[in-house]
Amino acid sequence: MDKPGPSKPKLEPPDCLPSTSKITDADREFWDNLVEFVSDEEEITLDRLLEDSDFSGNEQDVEDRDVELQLHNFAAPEIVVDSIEEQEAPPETVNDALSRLLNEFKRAPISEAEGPPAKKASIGRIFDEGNADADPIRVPENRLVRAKVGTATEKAPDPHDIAAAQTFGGYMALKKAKLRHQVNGEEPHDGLTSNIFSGISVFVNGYTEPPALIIRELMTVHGGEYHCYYEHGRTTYVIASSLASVKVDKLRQGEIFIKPEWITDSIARGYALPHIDYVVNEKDRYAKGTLQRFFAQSKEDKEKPKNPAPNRDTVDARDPDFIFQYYARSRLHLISTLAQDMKDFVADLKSRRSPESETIDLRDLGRFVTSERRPKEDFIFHVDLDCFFVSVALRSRPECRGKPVAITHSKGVVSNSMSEIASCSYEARACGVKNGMLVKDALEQCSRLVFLPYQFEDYTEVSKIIYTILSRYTLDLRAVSCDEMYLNCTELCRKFSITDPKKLAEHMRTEIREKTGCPASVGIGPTSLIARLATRRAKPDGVYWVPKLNIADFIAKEKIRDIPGIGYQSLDKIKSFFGDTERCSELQAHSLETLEPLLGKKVAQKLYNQCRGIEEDPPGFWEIQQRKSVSCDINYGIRFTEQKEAMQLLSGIGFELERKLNRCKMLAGNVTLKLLVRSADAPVQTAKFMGHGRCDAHTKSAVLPMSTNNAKLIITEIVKLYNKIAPLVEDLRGVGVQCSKLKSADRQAMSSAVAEMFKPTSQRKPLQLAGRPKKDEERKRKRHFYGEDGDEDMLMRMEDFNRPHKTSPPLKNRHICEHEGMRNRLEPPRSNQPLAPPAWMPKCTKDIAFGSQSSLNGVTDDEGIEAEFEKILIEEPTRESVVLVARFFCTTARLGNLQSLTNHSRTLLSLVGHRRTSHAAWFQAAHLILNEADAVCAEYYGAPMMLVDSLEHLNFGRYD
DNA sequence: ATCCTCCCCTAC
DNA sequence: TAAGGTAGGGGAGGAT
Ligand SMILES: Nc1ccn([C@H]2C[C@H](O)[C@@H](COP(=O)(O)OP(=O)(O)OP(=O)(O)O)O2)c(=O)n1
Ligand SMILES: [Mg+2]
Repeated sequence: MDKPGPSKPKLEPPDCLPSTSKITDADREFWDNLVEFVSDEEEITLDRLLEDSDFSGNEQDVEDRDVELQLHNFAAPEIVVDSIEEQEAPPETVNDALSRLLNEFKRAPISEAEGPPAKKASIGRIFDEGNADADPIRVPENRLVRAKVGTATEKAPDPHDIAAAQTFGGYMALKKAKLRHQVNGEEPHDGLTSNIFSGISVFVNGYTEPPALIIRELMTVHGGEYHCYYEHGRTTYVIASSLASVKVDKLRQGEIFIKPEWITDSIARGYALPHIDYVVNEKDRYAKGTLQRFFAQSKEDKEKPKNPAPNRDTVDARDPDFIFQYYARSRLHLISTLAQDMKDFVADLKSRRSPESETIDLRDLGRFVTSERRPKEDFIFHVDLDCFFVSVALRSRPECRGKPVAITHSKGVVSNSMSEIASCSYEARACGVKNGMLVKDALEQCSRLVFLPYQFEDYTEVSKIIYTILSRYTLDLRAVSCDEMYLNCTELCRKFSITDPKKLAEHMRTEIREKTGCPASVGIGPTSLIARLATRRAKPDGVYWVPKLNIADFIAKEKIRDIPGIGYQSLDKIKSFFGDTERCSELQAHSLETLEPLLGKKVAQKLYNQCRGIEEDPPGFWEIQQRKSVSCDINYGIRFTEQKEAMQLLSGIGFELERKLNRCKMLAGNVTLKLLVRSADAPVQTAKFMGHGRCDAHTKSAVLPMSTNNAKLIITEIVKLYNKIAPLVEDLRGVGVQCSKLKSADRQAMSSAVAEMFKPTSQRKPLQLAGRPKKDEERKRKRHFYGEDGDEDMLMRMEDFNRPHKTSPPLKNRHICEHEGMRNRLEPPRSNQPLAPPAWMPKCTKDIAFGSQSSLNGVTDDEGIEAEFEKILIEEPTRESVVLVARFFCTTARLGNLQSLTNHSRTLLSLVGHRRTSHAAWFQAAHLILNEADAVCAEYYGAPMMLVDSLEHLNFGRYD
């Protein structure tokens, strides 16, 4: 077991946690509808809103319906199912326009370097700490007792709400009813042992253990239903022990096959478990656990027939499954993804909705004020859901309210679990339990701790709802995370003459509570710093306002550790230098000069201001922020024995990055690879199952040959970096890749940046590959997971991911790119083409095998290559020499040396342009070759580079 | 000076 | 068993 390095705890006792999820089409639809429904509430501004948002109430087309069905199955059993059903009744106008726009907003100028300088000789070290132990700060303490502006008290008996309730679309009304129902809980009916399967129905497929008879009994007795036949859209799950008679990929969309253990385990646990870990799939033939399955499988990977074809050095077994399986269970991935999605959502609204069109009517909150004598004071709101994950869980488990509860993967059976707690209730916090703690540590603090499972889909839904709700108050909104945001309500309050911002906060809280069933707390202050600190006092379920005048008193009592930006390490430095220091007041005694060497210039200056409460929000705080990087990290479950497996992972990461880059319409100019490698003295067996343990971090970065969003290009680059670091595969514990120096990919039709270097000289659309075939069942299913709204190309790619990967040779059949319009005066008129192909014509483009490096007759330097060209071109072309030159260009293209490719193309065309420098037949051969190379570009980078065309203006041509 | 690479830290 | 992601701010020290 690797114990926390006895050395200084380098690692912050993790605070962090993620989960999964992406916004799928289905989700977007849902969201769109939601926005619409919410808008319905305010009739006054509905029209405006519709206009602003381009809500046109389109007809839902067939595909939309499909998508909706998916949501049906994807989303949380109870709530969403109901809401969707309800949704189908009303006019349910779905607008793909918004959907599409939702994606578009994400592009914008970018970039500019960001990394700071200098390399260190040493490598970073990742310590494998216990977990939360070290962080004593975030203790919830008795904040419970803190003053709060009572929630229930000044409710909002406004006629406003009542009216709203009346006019509200069926969706929300239904949801509310449902929530109430859940919150109140249901008593089991007569004859029922429990109702844990309420609303769930199963159909048993084939022989199972326990047998169908028993399953029927179990389901019935526990409040569920047993279906003798599978009813599409009605039966929740199909229970099956094996796949003997089931072809997994033949499953109709929405059918979920799970193992019978799900029933027995759920009964044992006392509630319906998430089905994810019980899904029956292909791999169940091999092993048991999911991760083990992956590894077992990769070891004996025979199912991916290596197609040793042409491009040998591309990894062909890119099993996306590992990454997806992992993401599907990673809370940290989920919250990261959600945070990004929320930012995107807000950015989209800001970019399309005019600022002066507020969408909510708060006149009832305001006052008739005779004179505006109140000093101008800003009202920054910080809204944060109380123990988010727990609150979601408690909606359907009212019996757990008031108990110490924690959300974790651990089923709580063992007392030494290394599983992390994502979120814990305030009762648990009272015992010293903290978010991010290990279960085993938490149990030491609180032995009666109750463990509940994750509900990823519900977090996603609640998150969207709160953003939808609050964005109607104001668009001066800054998304922080899935459950947290800042709102600048200064204008809003002025507009409605609201003098007591707490009233507004209560209004928000009430709306959130009603529509999500989750309590939110609000901190208010003149700056985001104060608002945020105020939230801690507001929690749980309260409001706390720090007027400008009270800042000094307020901040003095705040803990240093609670200052945003000051974490475990910084506090440690402060404490070790000043002695025990806890409150801001103590810190105020120290000069900026003392702080600086300790924390660095920026942090010191900031903290200096913060601990005095005088730190202002940075300019641009309320503006749309440009993304600066896109990354993908996997530091869990990595245990390889062969290099090939590492390559597979790099490949999977490459494709994931491509997906993400496409999603935000960005191109990367730089990639950074970070490997976690077991520290020399760390045990091979980690404390946490499949965890990374104590590691050294190795980082290397590279400038891409050109900005790209292309997986293959990224992969070739990170493979190179990997080989530079060259870790022992057995010791590899984590892999992360970050793309930086981002640029907008806004070259409309262009799915890749290939064309960025060239202003296309013709208006012909260069991209042939982007728009491809149509979707089939399988693809729709995928869409669910990859959530690439309408990005067909992406979906295709992800499918490729699954296949054995045909190593589709770029050159295959491509034979002289017949792009119409590719001809120009450079190309000999067709009529002049010899009837029979010239002798030098390679029989088949396959003959042009790829080389592993771009060399010509062994020469690799530019001058040398030019010299080779001259020698070769002066002779009459032969099949051999043509293949030789073609191989050089195609390899260069494939390796991504695109700049070099362009230069050499130029040289080639220049040489074949004159009798003096080349044999006449090379003119045609050269164009053939460049078209071939262009095909490679198209294949690899999504668009041809127009190697011939782009040089057109140079006026090359054979005039002799 | 300013940029770049390889870090470290923080936050959810 | 367990699912330790991801983005941004910032700094040291070498390269330019
Ligand atoms: N180490 C962490 C911290 C947070 N989260 C997830 C679960 C939390 O519910 C959610 C929101 O984080 P918060 O910091 O807002 O914490 P909570 O909402 O749980 O509690 P509160 O905001 O009331 O302090 O993020 C996580 O998975 N792991
Ligand atoms: Mg919270």
